[in-house]
Amino acid sequence: MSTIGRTDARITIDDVASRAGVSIATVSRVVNGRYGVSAATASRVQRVIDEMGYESNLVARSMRSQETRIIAVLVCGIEPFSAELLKGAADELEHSGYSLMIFSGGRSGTAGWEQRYLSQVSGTFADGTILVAPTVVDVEASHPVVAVDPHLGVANLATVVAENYDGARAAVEHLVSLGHRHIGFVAGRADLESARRREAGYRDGLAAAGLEFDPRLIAVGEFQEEAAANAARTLLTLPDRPTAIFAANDESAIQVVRVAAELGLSVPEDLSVVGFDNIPESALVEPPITTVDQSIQSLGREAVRLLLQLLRDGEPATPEHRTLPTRLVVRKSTGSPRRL
Amino acid sequence: MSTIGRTDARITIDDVASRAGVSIATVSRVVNGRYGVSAATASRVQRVIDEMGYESNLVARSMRSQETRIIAVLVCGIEPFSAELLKGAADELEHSGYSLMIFSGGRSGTAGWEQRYLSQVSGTFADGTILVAPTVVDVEASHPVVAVDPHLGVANLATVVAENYDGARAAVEHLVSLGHRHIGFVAGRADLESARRREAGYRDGLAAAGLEFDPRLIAVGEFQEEAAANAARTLLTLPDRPTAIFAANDESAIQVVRVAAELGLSVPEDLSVVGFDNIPESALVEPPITTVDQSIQSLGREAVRLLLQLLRDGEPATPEHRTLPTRLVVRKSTGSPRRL
DNA sequence: CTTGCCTCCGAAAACGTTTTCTGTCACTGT
DNA sequence: ACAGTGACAGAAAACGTTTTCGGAGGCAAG
Repeated sequence: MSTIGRTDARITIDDVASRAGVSIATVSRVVNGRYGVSAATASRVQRVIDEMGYESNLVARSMRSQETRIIAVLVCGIEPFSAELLKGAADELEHSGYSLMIFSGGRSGTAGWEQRYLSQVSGTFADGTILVAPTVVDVEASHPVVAVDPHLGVANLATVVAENYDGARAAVEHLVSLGHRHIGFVAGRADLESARRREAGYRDGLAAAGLEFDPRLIAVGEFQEEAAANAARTLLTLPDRPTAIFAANDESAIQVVRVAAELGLSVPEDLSVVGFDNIPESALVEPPITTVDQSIQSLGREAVRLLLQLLRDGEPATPEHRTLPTRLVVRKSTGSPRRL
Repeated sequence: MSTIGRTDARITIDDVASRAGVSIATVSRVVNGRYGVSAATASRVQRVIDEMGYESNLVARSMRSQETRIIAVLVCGIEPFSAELLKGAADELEHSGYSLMIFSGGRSGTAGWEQRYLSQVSGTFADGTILVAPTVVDVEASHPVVAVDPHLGVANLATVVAENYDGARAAVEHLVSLGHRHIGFVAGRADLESARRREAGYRDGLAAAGLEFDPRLIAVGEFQEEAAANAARTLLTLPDRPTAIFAANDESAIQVVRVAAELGLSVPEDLSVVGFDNIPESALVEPPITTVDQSIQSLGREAVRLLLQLLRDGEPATPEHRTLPTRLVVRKSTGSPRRL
């Protein structure tokens, strides 16, 4: 038989103190393992604590100590990217004594929700914040903040980013080495630095291969399903359609493959597709997608590591920017173009 | 140029009060829109608040009001199932004034981590808790708790579950109607009610079709990748291997397909596979998997709805159990057996 | 026996709110 | 002119901790 249930009145330090015949100061010292309590008293108090099942009130403790041991993560919504990131963050936080609090802005949220959350939460309910793919550039907080995949122009904030430029170049070089000369690009959210860097990598990759940049071969997918599908349709219905498409993230790449199928094109025979991110889904779809791995979980872990460091050592005058390597993962969605 | 930065000293209600030349009581009334403040004073105080960028300290507020407006979600790890559930929960919570706090037990956690978290957090840092697929049966908390996909034998706790039995029967009936007579089962975690119900549905589905239950056709996959793969291997290397396998969740079904491919069996020609859950991945893999949809997001939403109701109206004497319907989703992983 | 130190422990302040209680003042009705 | 009323605002208590400060007592050294 299950004994699941509810114990109603919460026991406070006063209850323990009076039952043990000591002052609350002593109880507090026992709870926190402070010195200044004799062994005899300590064990007696401890026994009472165990008997009564006392747990100290974290809110009261936070109020006094001015820290909550909570890390807030602000994400726009729980999609594959942020889910992976959360996983990494949660893993890294496992035995740190900190807990994770997730604020999901929701797509309905007007731009700037981050700032509203932050000014409420910072210095109040969380000791630090991890900001994922923010939609604003002006952020003010009264506690340490780390931005993952930051907004363009963010300068005065610690950041964790992947080597977006190198990754994009590797993707293009891969396509070029397969013989592609006509390579399209589904761009990402124009306001994110990562998207810009990937586009720069695409352009420079073309240039390095001696290929001319054709503005008609670039379409904006916004990192979103619908917009990406439209972008794919635009590119694939061009009179001289590209033989390969590099999509700025995997979700877009998946849409490209889907639209290609709709149009009767098979991948990789008629069209090669490369994505970016290496979200788990990219390996599961058919065909598995060649992509640039940025180890999203590592981003999450690194963000946590950096934030904990800031909490421990204080914030330096100039914020730290960390960059994580990327790596091309070749799967089945790329091959040589049919007609050279 | 970005103006991201840090404002250091946090402004308290005292700062506002002294600057506005009123008492802190008046400031508090203005902040919370209480009556008893003249329009003139109110607007003057409000101006000072805006000027100074004052935000009330949530910890202090919680301490006084005895509520934090935080909902804790205890998950074992962030895998596809819990990610979907979180998504639903976050959506439902969007405009409720509550925030989501996620505690990830981590696989390393010893059994019973839920209880440790709960006794710490309940009545202290969260107003209510959603417990996802708990590993223990004895839970005690000083605030409302809703269990999703509860442990076997949980009686005295509000729960939200899917129609696991009906779903499993539908899956088996689907296979039977395709002509399968030799149907294997990859079972789930033995300690979860959902897993038991699915197994019961499997057995009764067989019986209803007049098929004999063969204990060799059942192998335990534990809802985990590795164990599921082993279970699949066991079943598929039987002398008279089953022509169809029903897996107790999609992650297991994906492993079954993978192992089948390893063994040179093609799905659905040589083997039909049905999963359970309808996680996003199940539609992406090749072939897309026929599965029983339990709308995990709905489970999350329903859990939040139930919890908010408990918070609002108080807890009834006998806890409420809610059941959500399931629905068979036929995709490409099932077909008629090759040889009848 | 006094002085001084050390150990153990309790009183009380502090953290930043919300809310109750009380008081002041102006205004109304007689 | 005076009691009664209502609107407004401040003082203070309360929420449950942690920590500083100081006091009491024991013991060693002078």
